[in-house]
Amino acid sequence: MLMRPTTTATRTSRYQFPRSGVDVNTIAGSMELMGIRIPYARNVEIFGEGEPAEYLYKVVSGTVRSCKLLDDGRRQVTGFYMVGEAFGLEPDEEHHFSAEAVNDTVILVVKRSAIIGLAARDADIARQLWAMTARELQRVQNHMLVLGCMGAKQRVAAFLLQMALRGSGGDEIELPMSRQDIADYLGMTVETVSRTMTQLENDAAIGLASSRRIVLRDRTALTRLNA
Amino acid sequence: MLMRPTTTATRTSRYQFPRSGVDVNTIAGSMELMGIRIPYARNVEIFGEGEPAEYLYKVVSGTVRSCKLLDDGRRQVTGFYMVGEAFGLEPDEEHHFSAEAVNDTVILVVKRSAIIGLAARDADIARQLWAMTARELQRVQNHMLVLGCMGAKQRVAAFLLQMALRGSGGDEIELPMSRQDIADYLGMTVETVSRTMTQLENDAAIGLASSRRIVLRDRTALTRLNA
DNA sequence: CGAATCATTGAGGAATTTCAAGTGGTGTGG
DNA sequence: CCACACCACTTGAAATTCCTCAATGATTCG
Repeated sequence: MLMRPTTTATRTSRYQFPRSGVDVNTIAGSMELMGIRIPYARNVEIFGEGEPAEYLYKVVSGTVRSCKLLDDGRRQVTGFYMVGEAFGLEPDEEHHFSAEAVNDTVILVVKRSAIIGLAARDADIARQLWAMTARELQRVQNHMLVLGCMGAKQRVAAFLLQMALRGSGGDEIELPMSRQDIADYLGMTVETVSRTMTQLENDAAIGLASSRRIVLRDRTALTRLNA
Repeated sequence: MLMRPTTTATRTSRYQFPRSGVDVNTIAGSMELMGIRIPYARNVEIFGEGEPAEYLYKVVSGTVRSCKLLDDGRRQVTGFYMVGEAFGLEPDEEHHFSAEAVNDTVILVVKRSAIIGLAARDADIARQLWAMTARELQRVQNHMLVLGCMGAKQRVAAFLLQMALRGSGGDEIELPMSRQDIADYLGMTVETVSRTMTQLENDAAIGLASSRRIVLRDRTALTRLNA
């Protein structure tokens, strides 16, 4: 499973937007009170690997990918973050992966120190931070199973099922990311992703309305692949 | 990168051993005070996926592997835990992977509720728990890079370098795990692991004193592979 | 010492990558 | 509004890597 390097993301400065507050019981809620909204254009880097981790981020609209890069340019997308999901939280002072806007995106940004400060006084907040990281760990561990054990068809099927869950939940999926993003997430090449998609379509497991609009026609078949 | 199923672990009952206390400032330290030592024989399951997570574990001697299983028997080893390392801590009440003794092992076991109780009162303990999980997350994210981007030679090289770091630090490595364990960790077959090892030996990058005793002869070459 | 497990090696085949070309859509400037 | 340029996606054919199956060696353990 080797593949060609992927070109990297642009880097720009940050805007500042008005806030709008709600809900205070959870971190996710209290974030609204403390954070500011910042728009990022497609493919712009939100933070880079090795940079100081000063903020916690939450997707307001759009989609974000987190990546790790190999020196020769090969890329592993470690995850996608969709509306409502948080990312970039670190207990130590440094980011261990980079984050980029998959498409035009608005991110809610909160000072890390504020969160940490809360956690120092409120054991429940502390626990939520921990739980957040733990959920992320689970997600990534599950993905190891995909990367370590599955063939191309299984990988794509698993990916589509996962995306369906995170989207409306129905059988129509609108993919925000490119084939290259998917490929780098699944540890394969664009070409193989593409071929596998058409193959699934021929199997009548999915329908391809357009390259980014996918319909799950036979969930059972898709699920069975993962067996 | 598909492969044959791997046979699973035995399951036995648990012993109880006398304790010996030390050091109270860190969790790792205070664990000694609260925990009991339990020996596990080679290939015995310490806990299973889906079981209630009642304890936190720390390796006193021996080595542990954590795994996830696919229904058809394929296995992904998600990590190895060596002397001094902790595992099995979960913020929620359930284990999301299983753990097995790679060889005869002694594990220090501490009640989860005790730890959580401490954390509720001491923000610093809470933070250590979080940091523990976060370090694990980092480790796993790095491994995604291996599984997603690297070829066989790179994977094995990366693995050996990592093992050298965790061992004495010198150039001699004593591998506690089988080729099958390594294969399932690296997402390849035993045969390919074996072949790759001999290939690295022919490249004069490593020496194979025995199948489990490996000498790093050319660290530069091994590192360069990862470039 | 023999049985069993673990590790290595070989040969052939399957899956995926690579390289190359072609298609389709989208935005921009004329 | 069209033409062109650009980018994302698809498809084909050849090459490669890794897996599978099978046999042989080595090591461990009773």
